[in-house]
Amino acid sequence: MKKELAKTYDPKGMEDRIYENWLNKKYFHAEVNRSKKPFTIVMPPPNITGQLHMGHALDNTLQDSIIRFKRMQGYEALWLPGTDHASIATEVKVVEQIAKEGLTKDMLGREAFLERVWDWKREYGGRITSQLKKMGSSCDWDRERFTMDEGCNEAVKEVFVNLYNKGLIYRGHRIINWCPCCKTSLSDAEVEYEDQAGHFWHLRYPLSDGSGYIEMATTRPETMLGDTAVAVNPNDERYKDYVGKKVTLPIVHREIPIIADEYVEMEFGTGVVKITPAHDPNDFEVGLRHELPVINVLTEDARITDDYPAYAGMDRYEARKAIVKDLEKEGALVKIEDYSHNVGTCYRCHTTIEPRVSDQWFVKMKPLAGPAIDAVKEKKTQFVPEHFEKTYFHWLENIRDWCISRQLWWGHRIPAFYCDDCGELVVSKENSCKCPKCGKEMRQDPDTLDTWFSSALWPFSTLGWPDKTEDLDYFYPTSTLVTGYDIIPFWVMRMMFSGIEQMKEVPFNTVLIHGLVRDSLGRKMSKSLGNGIDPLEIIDKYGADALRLTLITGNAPGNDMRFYLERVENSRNFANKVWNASRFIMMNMPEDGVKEVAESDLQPVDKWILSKLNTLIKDVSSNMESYELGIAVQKVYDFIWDEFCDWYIEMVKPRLYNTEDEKAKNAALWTLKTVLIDALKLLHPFMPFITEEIFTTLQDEEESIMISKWPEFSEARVYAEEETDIEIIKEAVRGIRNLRSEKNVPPKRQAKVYVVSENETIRNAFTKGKLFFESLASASDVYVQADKTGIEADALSVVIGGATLYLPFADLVDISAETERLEKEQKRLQGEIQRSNGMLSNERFLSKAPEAKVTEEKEKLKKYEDMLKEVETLLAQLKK
RNA sequence: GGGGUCUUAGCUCAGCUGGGAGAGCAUCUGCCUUACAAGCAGAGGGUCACAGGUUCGAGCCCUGUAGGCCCCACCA
Repeated sequence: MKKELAKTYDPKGMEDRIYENWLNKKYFHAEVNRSKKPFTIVMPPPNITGQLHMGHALDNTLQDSIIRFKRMQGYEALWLPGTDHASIATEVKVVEQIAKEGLTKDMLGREAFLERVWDWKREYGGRITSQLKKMGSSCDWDRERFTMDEGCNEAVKEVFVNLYNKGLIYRGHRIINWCPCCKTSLSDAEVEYEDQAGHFWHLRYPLSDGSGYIEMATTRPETMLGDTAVAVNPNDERYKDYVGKKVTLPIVHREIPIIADEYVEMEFGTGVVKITPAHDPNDFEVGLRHELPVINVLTEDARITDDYPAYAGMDRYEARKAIVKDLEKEGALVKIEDYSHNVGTCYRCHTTIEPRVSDQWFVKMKPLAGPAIDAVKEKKTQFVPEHFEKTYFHWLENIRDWCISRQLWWGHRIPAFYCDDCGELVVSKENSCKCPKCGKEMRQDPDTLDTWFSSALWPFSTLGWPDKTEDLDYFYPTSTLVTGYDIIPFWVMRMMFSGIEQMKEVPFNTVLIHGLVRDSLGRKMSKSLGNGIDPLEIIDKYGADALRLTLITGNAPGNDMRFYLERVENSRNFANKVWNASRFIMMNMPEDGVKEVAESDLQPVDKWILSKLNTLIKDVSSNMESYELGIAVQKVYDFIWDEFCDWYIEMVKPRLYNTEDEKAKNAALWTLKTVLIDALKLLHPFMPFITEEIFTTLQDEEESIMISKWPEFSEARVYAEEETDIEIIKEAVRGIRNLRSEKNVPPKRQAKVYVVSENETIRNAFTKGKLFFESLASASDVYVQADKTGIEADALSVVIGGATLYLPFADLVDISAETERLEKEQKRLQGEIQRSNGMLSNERFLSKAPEAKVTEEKEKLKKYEDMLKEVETLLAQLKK
């Protein structure tokens, strides 16, 4: 039974129906299969708090296109999906939610609060994955994971204990980045720096011996409460005599020493720095060197502590005003300058970071970074584009220890236990622990781990590690990681050293980096700007295929792109084109289908398009292999629209409408169907839905395109001669259309066309292609001959390589216009000949350029010389 | 301060290992030709930022200059 496509392309409904079917058929599922090679992608797990945005859409389209390509190529293709618990983001969401009920975390208590978070996760955590399904993502949903599921939990504990036992995780009392809003520590990577307008307060502290003052500047006057020294550079002649003396801190009237430290830049400001070890990372270091006391003046939400009753409870900015006022009163304020400086902010809430001294857990990075650097240097893992390895190296080479503890409840609890009696510390995978020294029940560390600690294990924790599973053995290391360049320091780097440390093997062979999707003005899409475009709305209006095509087209790895509605429209138009071409082919299919053809049944045009397709298959496959998806899709697009639709289909129409030659018609139909099927396959990774719909309709079988075989290049389908011949005919058609357009010949007005060529091969090509040439050139009749016998003297002429075409339009001939046209052509050809001659008379070109290049140039020269001769003959006749 | 990256048609961008500059959109001219007006046929439009260098040959490789963007960095 012949099936048909709907009259108009309408992705709505179709896409969901097809996706359902794929799910039911389990096409996305991958299993260990030793007879096939594995190809694995682990999805960067989106946050459970997330909503699908264009970044996800791009990231997942790339992954899906790659995995579909590999699946069709015959790999056991696994795309493993999952979500991330996103500790800070999720905790903030739930805190907001309970706040509406008038509750706080502390009121609920840890247990009850976590219950609420799990409730939230159950309700909203799946939202993002259902949105990914709308994109057509062919993930193995049977394997969907969550960074806080049981398996990931095990992996996290295992790694923590391993690293601790090796001395690579330690607990330290250090200065860390603290977000006073989220009330937790942050890693260095989680701090974003931004330029802020501020002030420079010039202060002077009186020398305790009453001999004068020492002046310095600060951007944070309120921290002076915690000053424990004033520092100058040891080489600074100006202050040589001051070192060792004491100053009396204004307001608090504490005596602090003047010390000398290399850290102080002589040239900057007054060359004097106040040292506040508790509230500045550099000062903290200076403090360590000089054994200075650390005086903390701020609470965890950045308010002044009760130790300073005058300011207690004020937040840091309020306190700043009050303290500046009091400094002024004491005569300690010299002046205030405007000053712009870099301020660290929390990457989640953008509150200004407050450096804070506290007990935290750290990962010692140096020993882990080395092997991770080497692995990329040795190309065990390759970045695409390659230059992103520099970003990667830069981070790893300058890395500091990673602060992994967070003062949050939602996350992996740190597997460390303390004995409150004897102070013993035990790190263990067990859920509870008795003190090995005094036998008491130990108290587990209340903190949780940085979210990225569990994401770092994603490539192997999702495959069953720490158990030695078959999956792990087969699918690890994974093949390709697809992610944005902004995630390199957070995630890529950490997966690298974690994989190497735990698995003794890199987690992935290739890292494909993509850029950001920006709005049409080039701005980052963001909630605050309100310039985000919702992928779901685009899908609703244009279909997922159009969205996907838009995201792949015209984009190179690592580059940002701008998102325009016009581009989506163009993608949708292309889908429409494919749809209609397919519909046309099906409309012409006989009830009993197409019969197989012998090669001898094929006409030159058939061989031409088959040969073009063959080349396309080769090119696209190779572009896909090297992650040039934008180039691959452009080639498929051009082939389908230009070669196949605009040329081939038009060329075979006369054969299809001519019912007399059944054999010729069948050959055309066979070719149409064959080329369409392969073209659909090449397009399928990018536009899965429409290709599936057409394929299954065309095939009259239940089989799906997504598990069909990727086309392969075939030597048997290289038809060089037919390609050359048809290109000449195309040139002739273009020449005639050009002429007609230039002369404003009405489309309805047909004319005889004479093709004159001394070359028999060319004459044969035209004779064989007469039927379609006639229709494409709007000719009433075509005469192919070796000379000008019988051609009207006043015919218009077109010179192409190897032939001259004559169109008798007596009434349109205007001798001077005609002369002008031919002279223009003459000039163009003379230019070409000059260029060609220049090259060919260059001795060094002849001796150094590849032979093929020289031959090619010689052939071109010959062709242009012939054409010029012909044009000049025509000109001579005109002038007579 | 260090590093990266970009500068190609009016706009947004491709251009894979160096071998006669491309697409989409926009503009102009014809066409409702029974697959498609979400279309067809044609046209115009580029000293590939600038200056050197390597090469038979450079949009592509090297050096420098200018401008834009991004990342990193403890000048208080």
